[in-house]
Amino acid sequence: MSKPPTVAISAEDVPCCAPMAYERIPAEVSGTLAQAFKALGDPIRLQLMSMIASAEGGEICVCDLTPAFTISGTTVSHHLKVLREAGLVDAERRASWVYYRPRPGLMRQLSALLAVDEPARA
Amino acid sequence: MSKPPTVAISAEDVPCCAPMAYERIPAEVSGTLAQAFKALGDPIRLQLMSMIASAEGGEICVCDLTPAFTISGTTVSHHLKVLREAGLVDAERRASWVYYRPRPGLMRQLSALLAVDEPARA
DNA sequence: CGGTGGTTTCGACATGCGTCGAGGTTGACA
DNA sequence: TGTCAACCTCGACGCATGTCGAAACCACCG
Repeated sequence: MSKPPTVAISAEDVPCCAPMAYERIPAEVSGTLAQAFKALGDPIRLQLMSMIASAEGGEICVCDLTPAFTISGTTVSHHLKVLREAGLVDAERRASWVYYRPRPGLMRQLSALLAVDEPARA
Repeated sequence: MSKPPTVAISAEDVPCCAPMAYERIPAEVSGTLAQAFKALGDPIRLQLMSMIASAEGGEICVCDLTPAFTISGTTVSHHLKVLREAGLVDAERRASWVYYRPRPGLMRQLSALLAVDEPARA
């Protein structure tokens, strides 16, 4: 039991931040970064992530997420777990409800990684 | 047969660009965007993408990509196809060699999508 | 014209992943 | 304490995906 139950990686552990247009991504961190991109690589997870990231008050209840989709609550829970283990969101139980909150650290790193020079518009 | 064979999407067709922290991603475009993220959601593809994006001269030969990995050339070709169909890279054959080039448009959109406010550091 | 090297496609296989139903856990409330 | 609602875990089911070898394709060069 050398690892906590749910939180797999902390966003701050990713030792890579330079835009990939400038610097090649080292093989050692490509796995961790790819896990985050893969977590966003599903239409439902991407919508979940955007609902969490744009939530008023910085957090949103699972009970507000589930009815936005036609899939079962079980599957929503599974997708949220993927986002959680990728380090993109954080969950907290309060009373009977579970609230999800974005983790801006990793999002910023991914955004920086994809950054490109200003278009050399003629 | 309403879709062309190989080129799935053109980056400019993605009608979404506002940061997901501000605006929820519409369900209609989540599939296209998720396809791009999914393409980056593999360690090898992420390294391939970074090698292409950071290539000197703006392009790189497949013959320079393949020896950087231990997997077969067949598999490298497959991964490049995924990046191509996601709209992240472009390929051009010149003489006997094929050169890959990044497509900054979609990369910029993905980066903008993940953009977050400056950290409210105390 | 045939051969050679670079690249992609094809067909096959094992693994991974999205989905669900059933059941478990947690907390609220009477 | 019993019940109920919200959420998660477990186990299972197909489909998608990463991987490879063989073969096809393309461009150059004897």
